[in-house]
Amino acid sequence: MKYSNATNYALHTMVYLTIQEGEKLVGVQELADMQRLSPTYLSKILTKLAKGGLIESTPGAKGGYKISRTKHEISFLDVINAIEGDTSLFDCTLHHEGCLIENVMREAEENMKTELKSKLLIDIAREAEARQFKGK
Amino acid sequence: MKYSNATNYALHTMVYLTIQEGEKLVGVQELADMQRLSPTYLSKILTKLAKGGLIESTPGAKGGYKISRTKHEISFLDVINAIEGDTSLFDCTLHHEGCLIENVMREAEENMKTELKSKLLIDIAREAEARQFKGK
DNA sequence: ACATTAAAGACTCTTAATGTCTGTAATTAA
DNA sequence: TTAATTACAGACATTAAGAGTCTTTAATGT
Repeated sequence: MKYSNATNYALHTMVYLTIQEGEKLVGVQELADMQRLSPTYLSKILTKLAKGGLIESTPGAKGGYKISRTKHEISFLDVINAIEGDTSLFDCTLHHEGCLIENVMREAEENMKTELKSKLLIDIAREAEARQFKGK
Repeated sequence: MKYSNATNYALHTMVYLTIQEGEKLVGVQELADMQRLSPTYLSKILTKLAKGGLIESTPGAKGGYKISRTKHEISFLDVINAIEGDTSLFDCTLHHEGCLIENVMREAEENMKTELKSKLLIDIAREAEARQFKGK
């Protein structure tokens, strides 16, 4: 049970795009180079983010991607859901109603998700920028 | 990203064993029937629980399994760790030091684990027993 | 010795993830 | 209009892990 590499790449991409100035479009090549990935593979992941409404894409010459400005305050959970879907980590194999074990497992999962929902990309982007200035 | 079926079976087995009286040994056949599994497959899972110190096994005629009495207050997290291991759900694919994304993901994961550690099998066993009496 | 139990190991099958490659669609510039 | 550059979609191959079956070995009581 691990987060997929695709989720990993998506999160790094989203933070990078959040840091970009205003309406600047970033092409898949730049995003792929940043993480040493192939552009075609990353492109698949980016398409999911676009379908999830987290980024906006512009095809054609001078095209690229930018963070969605209609979607305010993107959280970590938003990104994870766009890539991995929103299914529960645990479903009782016995399928009995009101399984007490399932209740516990779901409650714990909710705790994690609540934390993920409270953490915004913009917060991380600001912190990353602050770190950059510190290093100089 | 989902908990394995094996974790599911293990949790149900552990609750069932917790409910049992005192030193009673329960054979793999009974445990497998309870969940409509093959005994040989469940046996593999039970071996992991035994290796993790959560249950004690007695081989041979009249053998079987029982909850470990040297391990006090078994939690949900104990069972999960015995079956799935104790590795993190998220490791940064870029391997850079102090990855801010990784920090967030790990923190959220810790929230879930803290909840799982606070929930004891004995608590669920008591509740399951209380439900049984209510139904009669 | 025999029967009953747990444990170990070999094996098969399925599925999802990972990633590559190719072709199509959309846009800009010449 | 054509060519170049971009995003998008689909087909494909590989691999690893999980799920589960089957057989054999080891341990115990009668």
